[in-house]
Amino acid sequence: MNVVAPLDPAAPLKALVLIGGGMPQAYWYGAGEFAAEDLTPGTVVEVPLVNRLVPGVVVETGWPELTFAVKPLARLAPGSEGGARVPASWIELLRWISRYYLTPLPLVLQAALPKSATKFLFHPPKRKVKRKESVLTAAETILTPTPAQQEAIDRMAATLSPSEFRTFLLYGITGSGKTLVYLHLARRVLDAGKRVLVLLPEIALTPQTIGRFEAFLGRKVPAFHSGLSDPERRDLWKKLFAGEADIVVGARSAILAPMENLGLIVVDEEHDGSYKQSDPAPRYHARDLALFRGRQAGCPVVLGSATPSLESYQAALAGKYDLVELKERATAASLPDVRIVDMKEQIALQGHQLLSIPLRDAVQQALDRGEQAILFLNRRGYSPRRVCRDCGEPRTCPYCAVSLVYHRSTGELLCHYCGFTAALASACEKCGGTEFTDAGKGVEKVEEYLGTIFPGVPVERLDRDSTARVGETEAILDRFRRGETRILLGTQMVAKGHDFPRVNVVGVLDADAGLDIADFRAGERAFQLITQVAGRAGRHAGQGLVFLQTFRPESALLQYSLSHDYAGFFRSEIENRKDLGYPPFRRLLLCEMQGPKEEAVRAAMERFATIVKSLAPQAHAEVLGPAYAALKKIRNDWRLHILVKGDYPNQLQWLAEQGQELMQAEMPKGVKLRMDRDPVSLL
DNA sequence: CTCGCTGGCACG
DNA sequence: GTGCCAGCGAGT
Repeated sequence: MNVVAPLDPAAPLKALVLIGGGMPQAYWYGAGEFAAEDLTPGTVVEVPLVNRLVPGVVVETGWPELTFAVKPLARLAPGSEGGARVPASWIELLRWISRYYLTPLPLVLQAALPKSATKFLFHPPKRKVKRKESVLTAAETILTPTPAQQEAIDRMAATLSPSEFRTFLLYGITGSGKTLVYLHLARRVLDAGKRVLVLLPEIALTPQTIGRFEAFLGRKVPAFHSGLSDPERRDLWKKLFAGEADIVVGARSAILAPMENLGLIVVDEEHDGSYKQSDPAPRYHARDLALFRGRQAGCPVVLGSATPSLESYQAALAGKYDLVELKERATAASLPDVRIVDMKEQIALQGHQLLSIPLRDAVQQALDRGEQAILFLNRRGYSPRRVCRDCGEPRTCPYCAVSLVYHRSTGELLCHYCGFTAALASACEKCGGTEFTDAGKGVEKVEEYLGTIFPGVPVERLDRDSTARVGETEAILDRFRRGETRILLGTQMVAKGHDFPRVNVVGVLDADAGLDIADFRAGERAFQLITQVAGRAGRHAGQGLVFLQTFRPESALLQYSLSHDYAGFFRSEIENRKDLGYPPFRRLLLCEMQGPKEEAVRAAMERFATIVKSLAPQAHAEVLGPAYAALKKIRNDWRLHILVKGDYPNQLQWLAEQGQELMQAEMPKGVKLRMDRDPVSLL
């Protein structure tokens, strides 16, 4: 901002105004006849832009001495004279996101607001005082907490009135009933006249959780996610700006909802990487924003997980968060018996590595007992690679540096990054060969195999491909819940949060998946995923039994999974992070150059790296790279990275802003700079 | 040489 | 977003 030191102590009042549409930044206007108290962050105004009047929202006022002339703003927006305004705390949130995540404010606004809500922002409805309670089937569900749940509720409820900012890490094993704890806390907050925000990692889980909230509270609870229809969304935003919604349940972007008077924020499955938006900007982390909002509103924030992120657990051990534990399953069921299957032996026995004999037998026994089974393989398609028999070259995407995946359901080779498809019969690009071998296994191949060993048994596949149609995810889950499907086979979609009473046997078909990924979080993610899937087993009647198929039976990570030893896993992984200077010990800033011309991208990245390295000592930061990204070309864009590690958020921010500014003049055409603070993945 | 289209940039 | 100017190709 071109703000210089005020020369004139009596400089006229000015207002920084955020304008709708595609403006790249906020603009300063003179206050005209308005006094400072009539013009505060959140006031809705109309301002002259070139030759017309456009609506805008004041985000800051002050008496800055500027290097350019300002026009006076025209007037309060028509209709807002009655005092209708945008919540100032919401403006503060958006501005913090803009600064922290290095994103122009209008882009943050765009992320926070669906297009159809713009008119409520600039023409907010007059605030109504009345609040009507639409009473649902007042099903006063009997949801009595267990003693352990009650203790957790009581501990956290102590900060509800008077409301106090405090972060709780609710560390509860799978099946310990964390949702019930949320329900009871939420009801107390609502009864006290305050508002509640609940975040869930997946849209797929919202209907189920919302159902539980509605049944418990006996009224409708609005969902907040990208799957809403236009009228639903318009209605919700209208309510939000009018301050009429007192509870919202939703996925990542729900943390951007304009809600005042918050009394509780819940982030369920707080470890889940989908809380981090990676593209487009702003690349925010909803869990971290939840803490900002909790501090801002002075209310407790509850982070729940059976496998907390290393960041959160470390903060709890350090006393920054209050650790609340649920160590028992709510149903008196015990944790599943986890067994490791050495696939080297299985290959010798069976000649393939799809389903091991112990797992196959356990599934058969489960079916004989009238139960169901879940099989987990985090790989879409039939085979992840198709290799030329003449030259051994895998078929690759012409636009991305990755193998094409053979999808038998469509009969095509598909790129999972750009959507490119090639005909199955097309020849090898390298040698023209037409004979191929399918290498590796995907869920489609396992599905086919299940058909041969369990003939006549209804199997369904749950992955991105089988759920392309809207509502299909719910339909597949419903059929499984009703028992129409006996075996559910899927990617990580089967791992999350579901509660199926008749599942005791769970198979992790490739427990090694993800371990070799060149990412400091790979181990953490693998452990979390295995624990979450394993947690689907034996939640009600019967003993759960989980098989981990692996080629590295001695792996420490699997040993921790075997003994349900989160603490042990944490201790070993945290040492690693400390030695290598990764979070939670140091903060990360990932900078990426991308563009279609490899040489231009390399040159730009090298120049940028030089700039950043020259700034690094002043910011007490360390720069790694430049290097090609693990996925060095995606959608025809070459990608190079540097990774900046620092100890102080403000200094990292300074470095990022300075680096960006110094680089601006030297950016070659067709090359883009992308910066990601606190990246969740370095790929 | 002029008209008119288009792409890039600025708008306070 | 819209308006404005520069740059360029086609037409007279």
